[in-house]
Amino acid sequence: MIFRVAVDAPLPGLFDYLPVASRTAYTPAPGMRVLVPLGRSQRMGMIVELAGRTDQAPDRLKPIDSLLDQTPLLSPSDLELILWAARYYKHPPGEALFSALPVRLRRPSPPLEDGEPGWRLTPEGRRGIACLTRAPKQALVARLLLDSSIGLSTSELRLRLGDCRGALGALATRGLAEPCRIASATPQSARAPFKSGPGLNDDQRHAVDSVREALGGFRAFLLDGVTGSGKTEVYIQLLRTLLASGRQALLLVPEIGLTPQLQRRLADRLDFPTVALHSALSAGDRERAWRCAAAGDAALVLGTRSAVFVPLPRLGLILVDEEHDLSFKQQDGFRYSARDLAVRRAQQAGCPVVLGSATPALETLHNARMGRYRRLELPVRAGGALPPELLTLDIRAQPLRAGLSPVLLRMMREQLANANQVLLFLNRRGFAPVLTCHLCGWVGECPHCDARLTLHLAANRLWCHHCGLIRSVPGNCPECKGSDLRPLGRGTERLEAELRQLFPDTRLVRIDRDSTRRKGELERLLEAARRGEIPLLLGTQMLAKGHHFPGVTLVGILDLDQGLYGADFRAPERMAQLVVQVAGRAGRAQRPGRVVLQTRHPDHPLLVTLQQQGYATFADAALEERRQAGLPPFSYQALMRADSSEQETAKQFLHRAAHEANACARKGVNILGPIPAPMEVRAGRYRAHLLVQSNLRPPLTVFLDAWLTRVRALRGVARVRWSLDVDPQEML
DNA sequence: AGCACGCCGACT
DNA sequence: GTCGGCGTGCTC
Repeated sequence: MIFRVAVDAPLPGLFDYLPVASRTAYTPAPGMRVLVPLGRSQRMGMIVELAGRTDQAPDRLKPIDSLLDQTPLLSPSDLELILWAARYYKHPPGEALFSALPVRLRRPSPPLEDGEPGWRLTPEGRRGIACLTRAPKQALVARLLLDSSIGLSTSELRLRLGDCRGALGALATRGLAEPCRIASATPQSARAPFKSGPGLNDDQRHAVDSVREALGGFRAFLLDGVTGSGKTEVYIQLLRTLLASGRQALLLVPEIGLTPQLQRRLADRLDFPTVALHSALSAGDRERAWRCAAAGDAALVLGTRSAVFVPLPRLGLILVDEEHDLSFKQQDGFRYSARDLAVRRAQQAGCPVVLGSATPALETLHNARMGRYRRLELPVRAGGALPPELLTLDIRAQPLRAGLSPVLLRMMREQLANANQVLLFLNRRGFAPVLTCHLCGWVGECPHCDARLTLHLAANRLWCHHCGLIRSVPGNCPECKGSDLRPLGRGTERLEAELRQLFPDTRLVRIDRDSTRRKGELERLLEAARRGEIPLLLGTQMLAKGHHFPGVTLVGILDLDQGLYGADFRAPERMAQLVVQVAGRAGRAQRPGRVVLQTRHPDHPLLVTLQQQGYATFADAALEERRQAGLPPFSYQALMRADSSEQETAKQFLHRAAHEANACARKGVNILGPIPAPMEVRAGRYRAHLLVQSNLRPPLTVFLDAWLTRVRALRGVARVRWSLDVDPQEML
């Protein structure tokens, strides 16, 4: 008997092993982890299949060292999905498998203890905490512990009292308290009284019915619903039907930031055990949630990208919310698209998958047009709210104050005077993107990147946003010693300062990565904004995601043009998605929002289309451009990236790779490059790209396998790091 | 990835 | 004469 093992190493194939030499209590089977000898060391591996024979010389085979699991962690269909993805994205199978496991299971950790870490009082502690009069914090902790017979978990203690590790340590030293395990609350149905939702409108009803009819077999749907049209309500109705039948569902969301509110909303409406699965969980919590799903105890898994691989033995429905979002594409290591894999998984599991968005990706719209996905539309906002009005504002030759044209300023004053809220977007944080010397023209540049240093005035630092370099702000020009250093351009920090001058009596809040660094700060600010307490809001993209501000009647997008002529052919698509998503944040029934787009290219055809006819028509036009240019989704791409600490090495490597590519190229496969990456030097590494494009998928896949074999065999490629990105989303 | 082998330059 | 640099090859 031979075991085919995927080893956790960057090796392209599987390895064959003999059975464990000594007797084992459990029978090794696919999906179980093992320790295997590899060369002179030992590695983690996972049994993928049993085989009767091997292609290796029999004397080369070594036995498995030890078996780490008593039962398979992954079922045959889980293995199949991950290995399929590994082949599709050209990633080593072992690394793919282990990156799909919760982090604790990637190494031979001791089995998870039941419950979570916590503290309880010792019998002595229960008798005498009166002696703690001179230690108020300890007394506080002890009193809280006295109230609970089994003790309290560390997380609970932190929640109630803040950081009390010091006090706990002191209590432990006195023998009054001791660490223990607290049985964790198993996922349970909402105990809150069951809330009923709003009634469905005809479109929602139609969407729900269409997917319901498809339950029990594979079918892909695009739920194309404008912001505020009640996509979540459709999800909830579908989940109620599906979960009531005893099956499990997977709901994928782009970011952890949005899970808590969605989780609360689902808990209010669904009487089924739900677990969340995302990177903000501790390793232990993650494994617990994962096992809970795999055991079939969780009916619903709400998770980010990596949750697409979580084992679900009774999977009956997959939902992907905000399917256009880039976060679904893993950008390093195993570069998979969770959205695309969700469709593949649904196909394999024989269940429906619903991709929801107000601004579907062009790829998804194309799939819908080709009949691969069925399109369900929710064209109207729930509650009769009017769609926001888009307005482009030509700012050429306009006198700008704080980057705001007179018209926009006037509109802002109007809305603020009427006690409405105004929201401004500037997708650039910091005070100014450049610091320059007015005398000699010196500009502050990053020594490790092809980039300017951003001035952060509050921190009095120059930052490189690409490699994290932090410099203090020089008092004089480093070149000419002149004392007239001036910030050039505008970031959110500067805009905030300028707005405070322009609107001295208006409360305003800035929301970006810098102003929300403190944990919970973002939630706090967003909640205050949502309640309408702050008339003037400004921020970066961060403001655009998932939050609705009903009191906002005017949205200004200040730097739209970046998106129109970006180097990336997807720039206009991203621009349009941002505009529409932002527009969706504003207004309610009585007070529709207006969205002002400041631009120096008011005649840009795609912008005009978006403004006058909306996202769907824009998407048609953009797709037509893609078709004519032979770009995705009308062709298929793979991007080879290489970087090196020396100037020419990465490019030279890609030249050789291109040579190999030409040697095994097939009809219809084009090799473009190598060309320097958009930012050639980043964090001290010289970067270059080689793009492979094909009009058909099958020849590309066949080509990539042959090509990679040759590239791996290239000699003299030391100091070069390279990777291949199948279906790249960003050319960075 | 890790690890060993092996072939060239600078030390005791 | 040996130590150790990293280019090369291999891992069932």
